[in-house]
Amino acid sequence: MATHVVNEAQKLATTDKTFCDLPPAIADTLEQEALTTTYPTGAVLFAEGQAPRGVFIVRRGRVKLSICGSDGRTLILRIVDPGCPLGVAAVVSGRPYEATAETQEPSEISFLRHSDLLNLMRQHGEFALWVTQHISADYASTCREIRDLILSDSASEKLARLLVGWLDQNTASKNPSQMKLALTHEEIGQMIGSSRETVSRLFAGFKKQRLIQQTGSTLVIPDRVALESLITA
Amino acid sequence: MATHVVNEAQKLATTDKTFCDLPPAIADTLEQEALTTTYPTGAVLFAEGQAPRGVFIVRRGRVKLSICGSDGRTLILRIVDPGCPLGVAAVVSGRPYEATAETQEPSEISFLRHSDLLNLMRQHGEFALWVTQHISADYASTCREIRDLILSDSASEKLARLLVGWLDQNTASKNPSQMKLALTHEEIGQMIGSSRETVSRLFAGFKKQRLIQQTGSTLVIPDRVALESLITA
DNA sequence: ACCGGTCGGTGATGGAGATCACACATCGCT
DNA sequence: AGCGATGTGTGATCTCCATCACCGACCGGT
Repeated sequence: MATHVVNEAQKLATTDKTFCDLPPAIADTLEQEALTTTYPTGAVLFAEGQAPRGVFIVRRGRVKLSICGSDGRTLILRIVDPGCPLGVAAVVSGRPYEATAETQEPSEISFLRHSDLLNLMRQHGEFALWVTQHISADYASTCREIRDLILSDSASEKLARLLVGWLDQNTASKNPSQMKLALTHEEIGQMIGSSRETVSRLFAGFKKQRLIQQTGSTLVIPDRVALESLITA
Repeated sequence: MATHVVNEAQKLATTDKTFCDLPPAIADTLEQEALTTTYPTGAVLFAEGQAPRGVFIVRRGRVKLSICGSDGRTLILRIVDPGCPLGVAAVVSGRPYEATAETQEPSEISFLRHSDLLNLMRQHGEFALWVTQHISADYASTCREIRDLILSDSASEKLARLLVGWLDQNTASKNPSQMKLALTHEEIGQMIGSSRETVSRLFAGFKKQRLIQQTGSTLVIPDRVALESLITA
């Protein structure tokens, strides 16, 4: 509910600059070449391992990016917000999509075909740079993911990191220490690479330690510093 | 020793096209703008967290790319071969270098300043595309890394995967099931996210199961399929 | 030959968390 | 109400691997 309001605001904000932070000339071209569609919740834009058809640019909504292990377990790489292109790495490198993209709420998404993307990049260095900046950011965030997930161990540390990270994204809210919990324990587990049960137990522990309070889907973090002290412990 | 020979061959192959797979016009420009230096073994080109100064392009030699966790443990992301640019993501996104780059043998490396890279990319879409292709490949390989390291568990599976991967890179050798082991157990552990002792024990187990044979630093994998059967088990 | 360093093998131990197996709470549906 | 589906809380157990603690091998320097 609350998220819808946010997204409407974002939509309005972006109708101005159309394609986010791109120069108007390129944004217009993009607007002409791209095909914009509205997807319902749970739509799969592309799946890990498929041959790349093109890139998707999130205009409105939220998209979950995940990878799947051989044993069937799932790891959520990140939740993608409007303004971000998806699947660029696959298209540019010609390799299969490296993750699965699935809408988490009704979303408006532009599609740009493989060849159109490459042509645009060749013609407009500025656009190529924009694309590259996004991949670079993705790469950096993936590296952080690796560091956090492999080199920290202790599930509590990872959960604390995740919560603090969410808190930072939450600057828009009136109460900065309060947030809506949009994911299930299962999904949170998939974000920090641990089981549903472990997440449950960790939440219980955090509550006992007064690190978090929870009423319904509302999460309050009274003492951010205390939570941060769990990180790099 | 053997690697030196390989590298000489690669050097010869690249002196032709100079900057690998780039169009000659751009390669020439790059050749003028870039500063090429020879580094000894163990030189640190850049360290994780530093502000980006520019990109490094490996011309000859091998460079180890690693990240370091808060607890001091190290994870080797990959070993970079000639022809690959390093640190691009950091320069393009303006964020700190996301990993540490260290030469593993005497290496010849070109340096291109921050601003020069961006200008070149803006001016030559083709060059920007080349850069983006490399980042994309890095991104894809990092995703695989995540999948393999987090979603497989069982250290033996990871080691088996690593060995099979090395086997694939080894196509140049006369005996395709034979290879030189260039890393210590410690470093192998850092590649698969486990301890030195575990690697030792795994190797012992593999030998007992006749999955590998080892004499000195030469590793023979008599039955590749058997090794692969450990993966996704 | 003597050492100090790095590397590799191997036993013993402990602990974090996966997994299994429940019970309970919602919530939407007919 | 009654019912499945889905999400959550929590105990018991079990497994894998990190860690500690050695020892022996090898190599390069003086």
